[in-house]
Amino acid sequence: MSHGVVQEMVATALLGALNDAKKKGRLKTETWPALTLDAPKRPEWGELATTIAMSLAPSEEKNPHEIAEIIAEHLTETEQLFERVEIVRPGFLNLTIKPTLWHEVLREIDARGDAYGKADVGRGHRVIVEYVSANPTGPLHVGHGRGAAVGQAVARLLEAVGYDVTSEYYINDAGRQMKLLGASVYARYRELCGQPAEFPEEGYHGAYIGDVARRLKHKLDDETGSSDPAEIEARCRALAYGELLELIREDLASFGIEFQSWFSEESLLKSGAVEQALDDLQARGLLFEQEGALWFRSTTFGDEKDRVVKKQDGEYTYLASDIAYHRDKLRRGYDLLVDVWGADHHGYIPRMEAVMQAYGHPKERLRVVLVQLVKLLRAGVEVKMSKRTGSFVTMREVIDEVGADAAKFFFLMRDSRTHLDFDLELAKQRSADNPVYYVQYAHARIASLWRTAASRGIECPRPKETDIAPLTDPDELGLIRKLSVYPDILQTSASTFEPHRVTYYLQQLAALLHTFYNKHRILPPAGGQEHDEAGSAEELTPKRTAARLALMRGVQQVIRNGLTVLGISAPEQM
RNA sequence: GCGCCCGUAGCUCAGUUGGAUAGAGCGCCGGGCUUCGAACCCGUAGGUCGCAGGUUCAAUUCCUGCCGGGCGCACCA
Repeated sequence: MSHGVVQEMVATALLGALNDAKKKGRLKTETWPALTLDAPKRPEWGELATTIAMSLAPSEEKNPHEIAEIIAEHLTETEQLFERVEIVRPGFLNLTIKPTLWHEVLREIDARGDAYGKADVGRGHRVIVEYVSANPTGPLHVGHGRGAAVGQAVARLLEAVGYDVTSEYYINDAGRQMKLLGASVYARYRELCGQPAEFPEEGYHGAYIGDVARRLKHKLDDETGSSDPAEIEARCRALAYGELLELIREDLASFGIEFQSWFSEESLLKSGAVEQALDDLQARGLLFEQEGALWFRSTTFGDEKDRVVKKQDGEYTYLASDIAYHRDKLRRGYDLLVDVWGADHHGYIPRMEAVMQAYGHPKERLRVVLVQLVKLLRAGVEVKMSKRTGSFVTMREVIDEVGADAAKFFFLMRDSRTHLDFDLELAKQRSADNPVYYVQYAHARIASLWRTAASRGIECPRPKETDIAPLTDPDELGLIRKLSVYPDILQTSASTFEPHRVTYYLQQLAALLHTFYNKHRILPPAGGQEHDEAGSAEELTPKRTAARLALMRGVQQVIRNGLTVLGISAPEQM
């Protein structure tokens, strides 16, 4: 399914031809298969191609070539739409479009502006995208950075195609991790006070723990409060939690990411939501007791084994609060729940899908986007990280070193399910090797065109006020064709939850722009001297300049729209 | 052992949900700025798409089985 203006007009014409042919008894298929229009790989195959004749072959009981001929015969609007209609080998229908029709793309971009490419397939359905959701037990690291970039991009993509999107951070502020955090800070605190301290076995070793302890000591020194160890440890935990959550917020903010909602796990426990969620499952006959523990019968819905929700010691498992959390999201009325997880959690998918079904929803209502690990390199050499010793590279360090735009672009360059090599040296290079600058440069280059034009008193009218008929050069039409496909890219990217498609597209578009820019002149040379030299120097009339400026406006708009959806800035100059 | 993900140029990866002679960047080699931004462009080389079957008019794409790598299989989170 295509969504460009031109593609839609062509699809309509083709559909008309099919129906017309059927009316005349030349075709007999009951319902037409999906009509796809692709950009062929080779220029001699036209500009748009459809394989419809081939997919009709079985139901028509004819050979595809013959079917293609029938379709072509019934294509009544040939004169207005097509330069050429060709049938090739098995049954490809290769179409070459009239340049004037392609010009509609520029008018469409101009008319829609920042909204060009957006759609309404979501029809206002509500979706909640939950991402990052790191424990507030330390600063965010690179892996979280990738999750953040992917989550934000997915949220924006869904928004762009018409969903009503809420982004949420789930704070794991209950349970063992928090206790360990408190105990770790407490141990450091005692050390500072010169008291014997036992550092918890699996405690947090990062230097930030000591920092929190130091600040707590300052605070406590000014007070004459209780010296009860349990109380002090509790304060350690509370202070550490507060500071670390704030740190996470700040880090995300400087990465250009803000959540509409922060949801606390502990609030679920305190409000009794966890109990209610389990009661609800109990009422549905999906809980049972065994060996002193309470189990969720997730195998009913295809999970490979049943899962404990309440342990022998009476504590809830992590799954219990996750059940309550997802139930809460459903009760808040979201039609679609998107969870962005580290790929190492993929084993959780079946049990969460079971939760969906347990509450009477199709499992498709939950969509998990997996994000693989980032392998950090510096000039080709791996930067080793170890969580145990606390020697990992933080997201903050990466942003400070390479910048938020570059970091995001790299995080979004590859399918999120695959391992990512992230070379810090490459990411901060301001060179051709760096794809971020490559794309941004294309945008800035066009911006500088406006500045130059203004300084020379050349007008840059809107495409709708411009005669863009002079755009007939293959390079010009190639650029427009690329622009025409952006709505499709956006929609496929959104429906597959794969932002890297947009990143990749932008690189291709930028490449076409740079090639064009290098090969063709847009503004007349400065000083207005007669244009030069031998050969095929094309004549640069004011009309042509105006038409090309209109084209440039379209390219710039689409680059900006694409970067925006990825959460990356589109600079006017660099 | 079971499950999920990945295997495409020397390296890092795309591949439009099954289409035509499989693409890009990096790297190597060689070219291009007195004119709109050279953070750019142009050219050459590089492939049994992990292997073997199957479905199909058509398979890198779907199915099965192997091989190789990663991850997961807790009354941890």
